Parts: sequence; C-alpha cells; structure tokens
Amino acid sequence: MTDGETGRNFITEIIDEHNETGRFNGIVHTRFPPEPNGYLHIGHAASIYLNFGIAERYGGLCNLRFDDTNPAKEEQEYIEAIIEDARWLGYDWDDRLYFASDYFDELYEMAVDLIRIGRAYVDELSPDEIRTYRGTLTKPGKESPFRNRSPEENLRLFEKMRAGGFKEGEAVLRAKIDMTSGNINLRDPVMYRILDAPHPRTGDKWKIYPMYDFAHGQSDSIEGITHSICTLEYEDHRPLYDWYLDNIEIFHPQQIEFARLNVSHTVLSKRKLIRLVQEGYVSGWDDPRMPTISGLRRRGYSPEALREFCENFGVGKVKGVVALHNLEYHLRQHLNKTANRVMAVINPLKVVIENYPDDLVEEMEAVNNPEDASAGTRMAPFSKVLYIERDDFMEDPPRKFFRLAPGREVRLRYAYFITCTDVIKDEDGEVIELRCAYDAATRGGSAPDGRRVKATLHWVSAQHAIKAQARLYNNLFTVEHPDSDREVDFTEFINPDSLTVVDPIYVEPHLQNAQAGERFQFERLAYFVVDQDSTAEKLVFNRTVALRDQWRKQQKKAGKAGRKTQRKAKPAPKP
RNA sequence: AGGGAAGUAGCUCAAUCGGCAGAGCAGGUGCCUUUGGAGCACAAGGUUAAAGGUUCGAGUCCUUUCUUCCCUGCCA
Repeated sequence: MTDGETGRNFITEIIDEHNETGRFNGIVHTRFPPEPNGYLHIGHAASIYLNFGIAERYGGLCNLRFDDTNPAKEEQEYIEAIIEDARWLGYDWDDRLYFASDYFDELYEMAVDLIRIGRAYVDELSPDEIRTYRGTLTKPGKESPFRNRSPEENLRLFEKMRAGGFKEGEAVLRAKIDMTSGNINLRDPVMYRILDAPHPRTGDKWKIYPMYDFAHGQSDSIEGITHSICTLEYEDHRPLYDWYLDNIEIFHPQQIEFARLNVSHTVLSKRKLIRLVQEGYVSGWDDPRMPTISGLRRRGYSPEALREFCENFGVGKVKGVVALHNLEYHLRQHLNKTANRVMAVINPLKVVIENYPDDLVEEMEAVNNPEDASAGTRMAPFSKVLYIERDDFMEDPPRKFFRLAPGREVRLRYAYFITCTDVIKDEDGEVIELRCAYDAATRGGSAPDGRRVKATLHWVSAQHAIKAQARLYNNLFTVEHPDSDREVDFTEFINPDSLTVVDPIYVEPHLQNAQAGERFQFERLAYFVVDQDSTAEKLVFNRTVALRDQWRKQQKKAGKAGRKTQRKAKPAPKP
C-alpha cells in the first residue's frame, strides 16, 4: 500500500509520464476484457477494479469488452453471468459494452491489408508440422515452404478459407515476421484459424476466427483504448501487439502488464475451478466456498468489502499470494459497520431461571447496530426457559474462562444477571440443563449496586425462538497454497470440514421475515447471510466469516506452546 | 541460440533528483468494553537475494552471480 496518496502504482506512473509527454493528449481510456468461457472470480475483481479505477482516477472511461474470438469455448450463459457479476461489483460502462466479434469485418480487412503488403501468408502445413517448424525454446525455427507465396495467391487462398474451402486444420493465415526470433510469439504467429463452430453472436457467418493476438490490440485501437492493462503472461506478446498495430498503421495503445491477484487457501485457475464443480467437491459455481464472484456473493461478501480489499493490496509486477486474512479483514470491517446484530444459538444448552415467573414474557430492547445509531432497536422476548451457547458454560472452568460456571454470575445481553445454581446431567454425565437464578434488579443488564460481571452471553427464549438451518463454511483448502505442489493434486488438500450443516439452530423471532441476501451478525459468533435456499418455513443462513475470537486464539496458542515444549525436550542436532 | 520478467519486514506494497529504509494486514503486549466483537495505545519486526564497483553518500547507478516465474496452442 502506498503511504499518503492512495492508489498510486507503477501503472499510474506510466500514465503520468504519458500525460507529461502528451502521448495520448491526456486521455485515459481502459477496458476490462474477459473471455466468456467461465465465471468471474476474485482475481477478475482485482482487474475490474484496476481498469475502472484507473479510468475514474484520470477522468476517463472504461469499456467492458468480451474477448469472444474462440466460439469453441465460449457461451452466452457466461456472457450474462459476467455482466451480472460486474454490475453487482458496482461497475457501470453505460453503453460501452463491446465484443471482439463486433470487429470481425474490420479485422478481416486488416488481415487482407497485411497480405497485400506481403506480411501475411496462408500456410497449409498441418498443426503438427507447424509445431515442428517452430523450433524450440533453445533452437530457432525454420520457414514454411508456403511462406513465399505471392500476395495474389495468398489473397485467393485466404478468401477460400473464409468461404469454407478448407476444413479445420488444413490452412491458417500467418504473419510473416521472424522464424528465428528468441521470442517464440514472433515466429510467424497464426492470425486466423478455421473453426467449425457456431459463434454465440455471429452464428455461422464466419468459418475463420482471429487469434487473440490478432484481435486484441486492434480491438483496443478501434475503441480508442489508451492503456491496455493485462496480466504478466502477456509480456512476451507485447512485441507482437506492437507489430500488428505498427504494420496495419492504426492508433497505437500502450499495453501494460501487471501481476494477477492470487489468494491463499484457494485456487483460481479456470481449469481447477471447473474440476471442483464437475467432480462434485462443491455444489456449483456459486457454492459459497468458491472464490467466484457469485460464490463470494452467496457467502455474504459485500461489493464494498471486495473493493476495499482491491484498493488495499498494491498493484505490481511481483507475483505473490495475498493472505486470505487480508480479504477477511476488509470483509469484517465493512460488515461491522453495516450488518445488524441479532442473537442466535447454534449449539444450545437449556437454561431454566428458577425464580422467574412461569408465564411471564418480557420484551427486552436490543440495539440493532452499535456502530450505527440509525439502525434503531428491536424487541427480544425473554422468558423462564432459554437457550444459551453450550460453549458458554464450563463445569470446571480454567482460570481465564470468564463465562458461566457453577455459582458464577454473568449477564444475559439486554436482559438480566443470572447465577448458575445447579447443573443437570443425563446418565452419561453429559450436561443437559442449567438451573439459574436471576436478579430482577438488573433488568437491562446493569446492577443498581454497581457490581460487575466478566462476561455477557447471548441467548434466545426457548418458546419464542425460530428454528433455522446454519451452514458453517470454512476454508475450502487446508493449506495456504493448494496448487503449488507439483506431485500432489490440489484436491488432496480439500478441507473435509469446509461445510458443516447445523439444523436446527435457534434464532430470535425478529428474523422471521429476513430476506435472501440480508446480512446479520449473530452476536459473539459470526456474520451470516440469508441463503437463496431460504423459504418462509425454513430460514437458511450461511456463515460468511467468524468474528475474531480472542478466547479461541488463546486456547490454540496454549495447545501449540505445549507441543513446542515437548519438542524442545529433544535436543536438536547441530548443523 | 534462447527470449522475457521479478527479487525491500511473515504477507501485500511504499521510499521524489542518489540523501535518516516506511505503511496496512498478520503476529506480540497492554488498555477499554453490556459482543472475549468493535475500538485505542505501545513495542517488535530489515545484511533491501549475494558479491564487487562508482560516489561524501547506493534499495536506487554500473558489473557479475544466485533464486523464482512466464514463453515451444490452429487457447485467452
């Protein structure tokens, strides 16, 4: 992150320089160019943020353009999903929604121009032969026997390709550059290939389709893009990007490459994401454990949190992996400010207030969001029989456990102080019920005599609580970098406990009419969102992210320290 | 006969013309609290991949070395 002025990075430096030299007359126009062959994920969110953010920063515009040059892999379904996700993230491209396929006619004419000036030719080598002729990383390639046909013959053959006179694989159009270049992209790259597949937008009008390299720069040029921001793997393509624009002699945007975003404890490659879906490790592209935008949305992430995250992590050329806790930090940050609080008990323990009147029900006023006074208050019913969280009671508590224990007094949030007077167990010795006494003078949660308690517990009234389902999500992978092991398949690292369904949990009746997508904080537990599977009869909540938990952290640390001392007992061999 | 790119705190990034190596997050210690949440304070964290050179002065300039990543699709 930058200190002082935010949002500065190596890209803004390049743009500032362009503005100083007047290369683009002070104009900044970017584009976000997804291929419609899959769903958007958190990495794309970073790219969208970058492209739209840069444009906004310089008072320019950003287009949404689909790079739809390979109909064999692309589908209308993806186009629609990508538009929906990009909108949800909060971006707006007005009427500047474009498709590379919009430019197929112009691209064809550009190819014809290159043929005319002798810089492109139709090659009838087979795919295998082309590969062999290309050479290797350390050996130069050699020229195709078809390389020196006349422009007239090439024109005729290219027209034959367009008209369907060749089958797939029988001919391609190639740029005539340099078969000995150290940069393999310059060894006569393919410009057009024959594809026998209907295109989602142009139908069966075309038999030939431009390659990415022949389409991208010219599409940028046609749209007046000034700064074409892409990921690092295109660094080797920039000389080709430049070559096409220079030889066609049209407006020349600047390609700039940055390191794509990676996040720990997940995978982002399309291939791996598809496997997670197809092999049934998750329920679909929008499974709340997926790093897709639709998955994150269903998990309860907010667009604001995602944007804050993107703003916070810097843009650079260093390939790195951002720790997941960074994302979660911004998520909690936003949810803390916006999510209404509510009480819910996930693992119930019955509490009977013995000195509370049998039939009395009191409505306790509860604050919806201590961070936002405008969120107001609600009423929560209190009665003789309650549920508290099982974890909030220990019969024989360790020294630093502040919650309920035999003989100890704690506060029930927004209600009363209670003291545990008796513990009821079943025949196996399992605690099944607590008997408590309340102090009527502590209504609202404070004692007139000024005495303090060390803990405040959440609770629900047993007879008023609504039963709901909770889906408790954890990281999909148990390790930071599931795809960095060359021998072990990433699926081996899938967390067997990535989803725990708890049914029923008990929630305040206030939640009765909660709608899908509404986010709440279950006090002292976690943030939850109402899932789309929710119905009027059965509410379903997805755990978005747990609250930070000092107690659990302390326990974990104590456990680790124990193991460490054991290990220490064995002297380490000297190096 | 290989080409391209990158190395600064655990992670992500700053450091103006060559001028005292700084932030956020994570981790640590306290404080506070009607969420063990939130918040606040403090401390810690570095041989700037390494070596050599230029210079009054090098993260920055030069040389060499090392490490990591990308490139041999008619994918994008």
